[in-house]
Amino acid sequence: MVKKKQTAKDLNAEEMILAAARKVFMTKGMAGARMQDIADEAGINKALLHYYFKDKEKLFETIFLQEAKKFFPKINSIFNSDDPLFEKFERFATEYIDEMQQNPYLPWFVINEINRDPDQFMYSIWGSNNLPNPSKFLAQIEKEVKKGTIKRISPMHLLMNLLGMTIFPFVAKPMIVRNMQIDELQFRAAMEQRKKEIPKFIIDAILK
Amino acid sequence: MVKKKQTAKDLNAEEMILAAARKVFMTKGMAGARMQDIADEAGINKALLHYYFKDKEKLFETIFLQEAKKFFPKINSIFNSDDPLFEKFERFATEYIDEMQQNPYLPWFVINEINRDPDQFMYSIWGSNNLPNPSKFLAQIEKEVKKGTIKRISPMHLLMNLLGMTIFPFVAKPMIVRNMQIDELQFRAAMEQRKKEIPKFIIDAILK
DNA sequence: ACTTTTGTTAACCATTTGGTTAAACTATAT
DNA sequence: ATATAGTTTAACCAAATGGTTAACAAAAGT
Repeated sequence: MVKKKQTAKDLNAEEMILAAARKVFMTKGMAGARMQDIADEAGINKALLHYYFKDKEKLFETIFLQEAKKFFPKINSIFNSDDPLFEKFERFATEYIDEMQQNPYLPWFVINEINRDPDQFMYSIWGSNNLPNPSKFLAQIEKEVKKGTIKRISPMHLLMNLLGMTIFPFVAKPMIVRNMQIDELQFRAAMEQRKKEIPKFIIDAILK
Repeated sequence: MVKKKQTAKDLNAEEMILAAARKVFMTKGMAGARMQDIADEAGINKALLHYYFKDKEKLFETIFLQEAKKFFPKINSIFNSDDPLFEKFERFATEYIDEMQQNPYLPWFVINEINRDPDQFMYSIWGSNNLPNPSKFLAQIEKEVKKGTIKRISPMHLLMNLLGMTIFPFVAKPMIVRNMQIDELQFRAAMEQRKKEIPKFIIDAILK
């Protein structure tokens, strides 16, 4: 009795709402998003939003969780793998740039809303367990330093460098695009290049 | 008759409004800021906001312009100077980190609002002249590459690396602080270290 | 067939929010 | 002292916005 039957033309309304909410929240943020905008975008009545999702807060949380799960767990799977250090640089750059190419607002959105209420989102949404955890990665750097294969560098700074070089261009995309006078296509191409540029740059910087 | 006389306790009301507006806008953004919050923060009546500044949009624009002018023109003065390339890396890191230490929300705020309406803010507020212009810096990199003093690297990627490593930790500060389990003081200390770490990292990466 | 459950809407409601008004207060000039 | 111009406030207003209601439509269960 919970089975769903849809008319041919319109797909599942709940999914259409989610897609619309995602689009609106991701571009305008929680505070800037209007429930009416989401309803319009989904092509349905505003009341239906509240039928499927209690209120704006709940709808937002659903979207945020959905998106944050794309953004963070990937860090763990890369950083905690058994891959050699240098491969991790490349995997991180490649996989994150791929994700952000499909979803350019993602880092802005996630950072933005964490900024709004750091404790709520970092802790209360995920359990404290599946938070991004770079400790194995940091230890691995330490080990390589001690082995003498790479120069002495603080693991934390190296991590910040990797994150910054990979993620920043997407966060600042509107600024960069205007300033460097490049178009959408050139931006995409530049980001593709960075999949190789970033690991190369890092390795050049730290290899003895 | 336009002279101002203030009672001892309260300073110029206009300035108090600006300070309050700055604080509220910088932490909540345009959409999240409430005029009442600003009035409360300034300790004055809401109507006074409209007495000094026509409306929310105008007040916001005043603040944004004020802040953006701290953020951008510095780029030009560094990038267009006659300093040698390696010094520019250090000057950029040092001066920007100093600015952001005093004003940690600045990059988030600026990027955020440019994101909201790229054309309005990047073009219509400044004339097209005093926009950040890294062309001399990019040419300088090109020249060093051709001289053979540094490795072959795309100037654009190098610039993005510098910007990302310098600015990103501040944009993502709430995330970083929670994730690396560091407190405010340790964050500050880490950023101080980065003034040297970043130029060192870059030079290690590109010096032949 | 008809009852019940689920999905959807138009109209409405309450609160929030940006903005206005008119009156009061303060300092200065005459 | 009194008029004047500039400053500040309490009270108010209209629009925007999140959310509710009641009626209706479509499916599913019997």
